[in-house]
Amino acid sequence: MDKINCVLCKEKSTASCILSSEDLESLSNNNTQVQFRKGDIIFRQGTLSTDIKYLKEGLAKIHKTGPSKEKIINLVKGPSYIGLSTTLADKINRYSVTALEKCTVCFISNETFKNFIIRNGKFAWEIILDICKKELEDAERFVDQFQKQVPGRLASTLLCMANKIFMNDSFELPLTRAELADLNGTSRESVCRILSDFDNDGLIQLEGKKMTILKADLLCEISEKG
DNA sequence: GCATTAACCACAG
DNA sequence: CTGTGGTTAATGC
Repeated sequence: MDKINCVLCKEKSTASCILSSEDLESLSNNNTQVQFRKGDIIFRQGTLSTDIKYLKEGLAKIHKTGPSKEKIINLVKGPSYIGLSTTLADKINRYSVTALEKCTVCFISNETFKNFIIRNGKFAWEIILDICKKELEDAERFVDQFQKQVPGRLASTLLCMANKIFMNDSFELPLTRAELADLNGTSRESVCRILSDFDNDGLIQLEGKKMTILKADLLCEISEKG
């Protein structure tokens, strides 16, 4: 729990970049930075939601316990706010967020954040944009989940990991097969089978969790055709 | 009918 | 935690 200086922060959100130096000073005074290890829960479904959370660095999963099992809603890579919706719209967290690797999270006092929104239209605008982008992405994934077949969904997540999360065609899978299943709305067994199909067909190279995408174009085709 | 897709179960590393 | 095989149910020629 270091005392932090938001003025010097290099991972500021687009919204925070708009803040005046006095506001950034006030942000520094109402902000606690916490480190999480891989596997640590950053906040948990069903518990009291307190502060605004900003994932400064690291990768985390947003997940929710449904009627029968766990569902991974999405992965978030810092820098990004996490859980704005559940923090602002309810007092009780509707979902959980768990660190998939070492994560640095800023806990910002709700009151401070609210003041920025109310007093600073440009700040508020950036936050709204952020929420809108997320909602759009959610809509896409929602439709895909219902209209694409499992190989298509899996191909999409692999491409997303390569292009948006790791910026590399070669990476370490941040999820177990069971988690990949929970993310894609399928079963662990189907994930195993489809991954080994992709591997056998030379689309990817997979050894344990070491993933290399060999034919991104074909994977892309699969993800689009569904 | 016959093929495909994918879930569920079981069992073995 | 993973990989496979068998089984079963739904859906589409």
